This record gives sequence, C-alpha cells and structure tokens, in this order.
Amino acid sequence: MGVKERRAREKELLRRQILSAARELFVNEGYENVSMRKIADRIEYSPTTIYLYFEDKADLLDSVCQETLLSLLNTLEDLKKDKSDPVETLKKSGRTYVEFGLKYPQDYKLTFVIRPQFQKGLGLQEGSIGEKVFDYLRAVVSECIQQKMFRQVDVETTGQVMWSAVHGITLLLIDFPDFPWTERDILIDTVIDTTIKGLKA
Amino acid sequence: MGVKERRAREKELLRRQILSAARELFVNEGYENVSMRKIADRIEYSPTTIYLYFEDKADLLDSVCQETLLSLLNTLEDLKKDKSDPVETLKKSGRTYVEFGLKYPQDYKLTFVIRPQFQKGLGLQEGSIGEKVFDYLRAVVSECIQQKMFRQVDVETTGQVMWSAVHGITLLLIDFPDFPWTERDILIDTVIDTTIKGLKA
DNA sequence: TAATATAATTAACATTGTTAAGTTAAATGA
DNA sequence: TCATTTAACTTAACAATGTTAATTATATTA
Repeated sequence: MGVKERRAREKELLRRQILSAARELFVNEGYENVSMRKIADRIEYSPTTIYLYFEDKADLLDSVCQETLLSLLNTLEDLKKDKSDPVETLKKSGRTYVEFGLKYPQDYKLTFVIRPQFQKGLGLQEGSIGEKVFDYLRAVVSECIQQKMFRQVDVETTGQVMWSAVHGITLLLIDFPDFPWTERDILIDTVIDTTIKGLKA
Repeated sequence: MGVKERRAREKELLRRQILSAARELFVNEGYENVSMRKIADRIEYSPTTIYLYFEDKADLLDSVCQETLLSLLNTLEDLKKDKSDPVETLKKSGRTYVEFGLKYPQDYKLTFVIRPQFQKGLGLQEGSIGEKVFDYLRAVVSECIQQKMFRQVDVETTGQVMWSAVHGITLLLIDFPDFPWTERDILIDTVIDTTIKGLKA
C-alpha cells in the first residue's frame, strides 16, 4: 500500500515549496508586503491552496521561523560538545548567536521581532524550538554556575541577561547599519565580555 | 486680523485630537490592528479628514513617536541634573529607558526596529530626537569615565554596550510577554547592574 | 448678498486575508 | 471495467483595509 505514502510525500513536497517561496518573499520584501496571492503566483497554485497546508498567513510565518530556529539550534549545539571551559563555550555561543543574526538579518528579525507581534497569544511555546534554544543557553549558563564561575545563583536570570545582551547588539547592528559603531567584531566581543565579566563571581 | 490665527488654532486642535486618539488606539490595540476608520470614529470625523492633517498612516505613527521620544528625552534630561554620582545616573537612565519602551511598546518598536528598515539610507538621522537620546547617553557615560569609574577608555564603545543591554531587554520583554521571565523589575535591574559592573574599572 | 477659499464628506478603487461552494482528478470497491 | 468515494485544487465572493478624486458644506471676504 505505497499509494498513501507517495501521496504524503507529494503533499510534503508542495508544503516545502510553499515554505520556500514564502521564506524568500518574506526575507526579501518583508512580511507585510507579501500577500498570499504573491506566494501563490510564485509556486503557480491558486492562493487558497496554501490554506490546505497552513492555517493562515501567521502560521506560514510561524513555520518559516521554526526552520530558522532549527538551523540556529543546530549551529549552537555543535559548540556545546567541548565541555572543557563553560565560560569559553558561553562566549563562543554568544558570538555564534550574533553572527547568525547578522548572516540572516531578515530571518532573525522575522523570528524574534516580527513573529511575536503577529502571534499575540503565546511567546515561546512549550516544547517549541525557540524554547530549546533557550534551553541550550540555560544549560551552558548552568555549567558556568556549577563551576563557581558566576556569582549569580539564579540560572534563569543569568540566562536572560545574556540573551538580552546578544539580542540587543544583534538588532542594533542590523537596524542601524550606518550608525558610527565601533569596529564590528570588537564591539560584539566587548558586549559579550562585559556581560560575562559582570556575571562573574 | 485674528481670524487666520483662530483658524490655525482650530486646525492645531483637531490635529492634536487625531494624534491623541491615534496614540491611545496604537498603544492599546497595536499599530496593525488600528484602522484609519477606527481613529476617525473615535474623533467623530470621516476617515479622509485625517489625510488633511497627516500624509498617511505611517506619518501618523511617526508623529506619535516623535512626541513620545521627546517626552523620553525630557525625562532623561531631568536625571542628568543630579551630577553627584554619574554611575547612579547611568543606572537610573537605563531604567528610565527600559520603562519608556515598556510603556509605549508600539512606539518603541516603530522607532527603533520598524522604521530603520524602511529608511534604508540613514539610521538615526542627523539632528533627530533619536540621535539626541544617544547624545545624552554618551554624555552620562563620558562622565563615568572621566571620574575613573569605568575601565573602558572608549566612550563610544561603552555607550554602545550600554545601549545594547537596555535595547535588548526592552525588546525581549515587549515581544515575549509570556516567556517565564524573572520578576520584571529585578530582571531589568540585573541587566543594568551586570552591564555596569562589567564596565567598571 | 455674491464670490471665494477652506474644511470635511461621500463614493469609489485596488488590495488584503480568508471562507464556502464548486470542480477536477485520482483511488477504491464491486 | 465502471460507479463511488475521497482528496486536491480552483473559482467566486466577502468584509475590511489604506488611500484618492470628486463633491458638498461652511465660513470668510468683498
């Protein structure tokens, strides 16, 4: 009975096509300037077909962002393998996070700024990939605290402080490219090092 | 010839009414969920009347933001009068900045996140209120450095690090209201204190 | 009062996200 | 093989949006 499976495969394929078209358009033209009809044109289907694969436009954005988060998560997970120096791992993670945002600025903004606005109910959902990203951060921070490297006892707060710092510098560099910033790499390092120094015992 | 002046006064009055209605709606329901018709209803005029006073919806929000930014600047300027302890002033300024963002989240996001995207050329325009806000920050930081409270010699970098921290926590709190944050006031204080501790000599 | 300038409205347009009804094509069961 | 059921997709339409052009009402001036 391979029919059902072939069908499922075909469905999945079209789903990916939609997703891919949506990502490209969202990234290049901005979420608000992309209509369902425009996406439909791109994949050569009628606009309403999209609704057979996604609940609504917000859900489509949601799925695009999920993908982005997954790719961020994968990039980060690699770093955690080296368990020798958790503080160093945290630094590297911070850099990696910011660099990811700067490499895919539109995707970053979609995920961390635009999406929450259109998804009024929930923030980072239970079991979501977004939550897993923060779980990652939590784990690294926890390691730092366990090794008595950080003064802050509260893992949560410490993680949130770290997230604030990298989120802040990432968005500022994306949104104000013409501001007279300090040389980019130095600035990013300074932000991360300053935060970590502030957290240390 | 007081007629012209009375007319001008009346125009200014209606302009303010529109602005005030728009602000209230934007803040309470979010920019995207407020239609021109809704604003018009509120002031009991036809929707198109608004276009006699503002270019378009974006311009309307723009004007709302200008007002709010000006009010932020005034609030901050007050803090600087106390010259006794610049580090304390910086802390208070940080808190004021974040609280401002949380009080007018729509305005904050438009000014610091949405607008730059559509204004690709320049970030914070020359002579703009936004730039004056950063000038303020620069001045306070400069005071801290002069009094040898901070290790960092570079005023610019130090200011940028501080800005990153407050910008980051402000946006996170706005965009992920349902995330299990540490108690808000404590978190904000921790972010600011950690950053300042990291900057100290 | 008649002419003029200004202010505000009505009606309409194109576009948006989305739904309901209809259509085509494929898979199933006899 | 042929009718029937199921799935996939499309057409047509709706209400709401931002915005413009044409029109009406109102106040000022001569």
